[in-house]
Amino acid sequence: MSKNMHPLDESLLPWIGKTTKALDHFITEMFASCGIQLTKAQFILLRVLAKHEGIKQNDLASFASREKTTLARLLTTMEKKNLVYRKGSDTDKRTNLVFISPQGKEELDKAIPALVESLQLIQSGITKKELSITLGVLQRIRKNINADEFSNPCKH
Amino acid sequence: MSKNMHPLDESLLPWIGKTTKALDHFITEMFASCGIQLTKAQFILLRVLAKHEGIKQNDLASFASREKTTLARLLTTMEKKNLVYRKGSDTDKRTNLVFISPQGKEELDKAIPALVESLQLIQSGITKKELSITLGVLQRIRKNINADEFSNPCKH
DNA sequence: AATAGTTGGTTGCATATACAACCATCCCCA
DNA sequence: TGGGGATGGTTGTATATGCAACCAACTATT
Repeated sequence: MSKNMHPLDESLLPWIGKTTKALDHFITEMFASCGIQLTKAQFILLRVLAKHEGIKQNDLASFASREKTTLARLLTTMEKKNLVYRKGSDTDKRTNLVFISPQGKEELDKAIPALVESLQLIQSGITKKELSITLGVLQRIRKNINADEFSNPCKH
Repeated sequence: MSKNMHPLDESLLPWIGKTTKALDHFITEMFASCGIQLTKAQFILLRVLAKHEGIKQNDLASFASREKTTLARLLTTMEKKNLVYRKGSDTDKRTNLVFISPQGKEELDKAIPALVESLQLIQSGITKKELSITLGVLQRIRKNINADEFSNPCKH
């Protein structure tokens, strides 16, 4: 290893992205082949929503780690597909409360076990120890990034 | 750990995605604050292109792990920014050969050291052993996925 | 040489994402 | 009570991405 390799190619950077992309693709395909009409983003949102029925859009955005504009448009798409619905709050005319629809629950109830089962394949041949180390590394990276958000490698 | 946690939340799935997103955001911000006019996708493409000048679009797409349509539009954007240019092949009227422009090289030459330096921050507190294990896990996941691309957890 | 199949690339459509700017409403405080 | 700031959401614009369908050009096979 490390013979004439560029430091960037030896780092985790390229591989994290590639793995994410591969996983996204895999999940999308798997859902489709199971007749589950969800994208990955929609699945994530439904999971959050199932635990927080009647949540405000902006809070939902926080829980799902998405910008409010992204979330607003995602909700619009999902509303058209009858996965969720918005309901104006009685006490605050600005606020939309968001609910998962029966059909959304149905898709979610199909998607979760399918994904759990896929975990067997995805993580096969990897020990618990390795998984745990990897998880730690990923979380450490996020912590490093968020801690020093304003560091700047360019000396102007 | 693992007290009443859903298997999905204990798996790597959510964290890989979150880390990728955090890294994307970090890199974009870092580039911007360094006056580097590149997105992450454009940076990746420039790196490939710097090693394969005059490559065909479709081959470039392969190297960069992107669909040819994605690549075509990415190139158009980058051409407008004078980062790359296309040149019709003499021997095959269908083919575009793609080249990095002087300005593209310039941006790349700023971006690479900036990113290398950021690696210090990103990977700080993580041992070589941990990095190596994580890399192995990520690559194993990709292998698992690609190997069994047609497996289907739904028994119809 | 004609046809059929392959390869190279673009366009139409759709999703996901985010920043900036905006409007509407609410809330607090002077 | 009224004005200024905070909060909730949408719209405009942009990037990145991929599938399906398409056209154009090359190649191989008969």
